[in-house]
Amino acid sequence: MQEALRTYKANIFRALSHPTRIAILEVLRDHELSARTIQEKLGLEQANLSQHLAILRSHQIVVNRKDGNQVFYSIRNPVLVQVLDIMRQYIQGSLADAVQMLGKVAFEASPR
Amino acid sequence: MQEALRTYKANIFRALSHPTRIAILEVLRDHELSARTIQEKLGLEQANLSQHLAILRSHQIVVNRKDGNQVFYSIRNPVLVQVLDIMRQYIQGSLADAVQMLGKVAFEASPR
DNA sequence: GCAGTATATTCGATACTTAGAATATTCGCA
DNA sequence: TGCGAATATTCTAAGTATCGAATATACTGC
Repeated sequence: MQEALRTYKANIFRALSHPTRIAILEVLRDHELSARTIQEKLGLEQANLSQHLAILRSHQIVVNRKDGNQVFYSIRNPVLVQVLDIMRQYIQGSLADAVQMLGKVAFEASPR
Repeated sequence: MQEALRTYKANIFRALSHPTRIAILEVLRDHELSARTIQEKLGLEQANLSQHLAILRSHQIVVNRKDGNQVFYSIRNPVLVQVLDIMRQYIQGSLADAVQMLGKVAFEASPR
């Protein structure tokens, strides 16, 4: 069973392993949004967004609700937001290390 | 710059998106181990382990130290362990939901 | 019912990932 | 020096992911 659980975990990480999907989760962080709104906010092709949403849906990372013409998406489990937050912290640490190792400032202040 | 950071984040998630690499990080969780020991604990092909370690190294998730004949690996930044812990919590929630939806117990108790 | 908007799916080309086999490198010790 | 153990790298075949274009579906208002 260990192995199955690792695969499950790995698959979630894989679902998170694309910049567009990270961006989607960032805009969904605080509130649901319609697919169209996400598309506009991120400047994506309609089909491409829909494909990425399908991936997030298939892993139940995101959940949707139809309202008439539109489909509203939101993050299913708030713990996921924590995962992203801790990852942000992790990355800040990594960037700090990188900067230190290079001995110079390679990135502008206050990265997000 | 937003975009570059998302890509960076996504790449870390990608580095975590393989069951073998999750397993490696789990055995490294509390202490460093030699490549050989990891290989034995997980029952992997030597080349395969080395490739996965190379991926973890290239993202600086893991750090190594040579000692004579051997190479010892450890997790570079403890925050990464937190990421894995929160992910565990997330997954427990997801499994609980899944079980509830199925209306039956699909996994044994206390998954890890 | 029809036009129009919103969203999802399918398809095909290209690029990336993975495993294992073979090979290379590095180190310690006789 | 040269052998053996530990580890890394390269190569190749098979699988998987990604994009945009085209197409399909679903709903609204007239």
